[in-house]
Amino acid sequence: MKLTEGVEWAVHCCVVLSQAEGPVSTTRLAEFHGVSRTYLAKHLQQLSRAGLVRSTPGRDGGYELTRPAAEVTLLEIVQAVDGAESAFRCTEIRQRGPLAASKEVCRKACGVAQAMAAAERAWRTSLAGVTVADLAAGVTADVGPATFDRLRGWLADA
Amino acid sequence: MKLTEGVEWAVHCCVVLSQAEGPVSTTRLAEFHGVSRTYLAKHLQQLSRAGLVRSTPGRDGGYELTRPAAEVTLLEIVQAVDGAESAFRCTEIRQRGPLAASKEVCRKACGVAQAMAAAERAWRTSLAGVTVADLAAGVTADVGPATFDRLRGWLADA
DNA sequence: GTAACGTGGATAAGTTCTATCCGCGATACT
DNA sequence: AGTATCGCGGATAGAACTTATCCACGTTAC
Ligand code: SF4
Ligand code: SF4
Repeated sequence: MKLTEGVEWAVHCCVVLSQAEGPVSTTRLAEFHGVSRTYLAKHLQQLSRAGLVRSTPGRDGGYELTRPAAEVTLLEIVQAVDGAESAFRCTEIRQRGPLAASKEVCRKACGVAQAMAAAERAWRTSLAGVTVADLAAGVTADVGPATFDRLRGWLADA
Repeated sequence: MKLTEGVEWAVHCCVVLSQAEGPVSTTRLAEFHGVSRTYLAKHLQQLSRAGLVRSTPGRDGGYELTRPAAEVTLLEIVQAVDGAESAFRCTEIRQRGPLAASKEVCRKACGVAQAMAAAERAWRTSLAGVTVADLAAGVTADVGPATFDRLRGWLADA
């Protein structure tokens, strides 16, 4: 069970975007986080395709959130970057071997698949309960409101 | 987010072991499920190391559950095979870039890590609520009690 | 016209997953 | 004793995925 590293990058980007006043470019976001510019671009494009951010092409372009930060959930970010497929994928091994179950019986999901799906639902529900606004508030609580002021100042610099 | 295929194999093996009367060998388990014998052995060894199954070496040896099926949870099997590491691993990117946070501040987990950890706890709690006995009962309910009778018969065959 | 920007495709390197093989010690039957 | 069957661990390929880079293209502001 592993999430890709891009998830972390994307979450940080969304928090930064929630504090920015205008569009922020890939270059700037990568510079700010100290990560690969070209690779981060791929993940931002995934956020864009998922409709979480809006992109402005051309000079002075960049990304901005399409919705208020309080309406963007952690779950959406995770699924945009890491995909929405379930962690457990049935390979139907019950249809193999000498005592294989018939295809008729395998019409519906077995108990194992159901239990796994229920666990993943619990995971998603938990992630869906956290918004970018919550995360930003957490940062303010942890390191004080001056942090985002410095961030906005840095973003305003040419 | 993906679980390894070995998880599914291991779960099936545990259910089979819960219905068997004596030790069942790797060869027999692999034969029954129609999967690679040598690779399945690796996963059974993981279950053994985790203490979920006991192994008897030598001829007529094999594996059997160390505990009643009602006391073996799905979570234990998943963690034995797939590891207990959390899906989200912090790479501390907040300590990078021009406005890097100080190490002092990063002593404790940030809001993102906490939210991810909470979601994974929910996932684990859900998995911990399902036992091998539950899964076996599910099979009986789905395909009838005759299935396990045939299984025991097949296992008894030389 | 030029420089900065997002987009998508192609590509390479690194890592993990899947699978196989071998030698070792243990056990049971002959 | 000898042999066949078994679990255990290490070494080792091959496949699949993740991470990262690069380039050609259309768009926008100065
Ligand atoms: S019985 Fe369940 S775990 Fe096994 S192959 Fe079918 S869906 Fe997957
Ligand atoms: S701020 Fe949170 S998500 Fe970012 S590096 Fe630190 S722990 Fe990870």
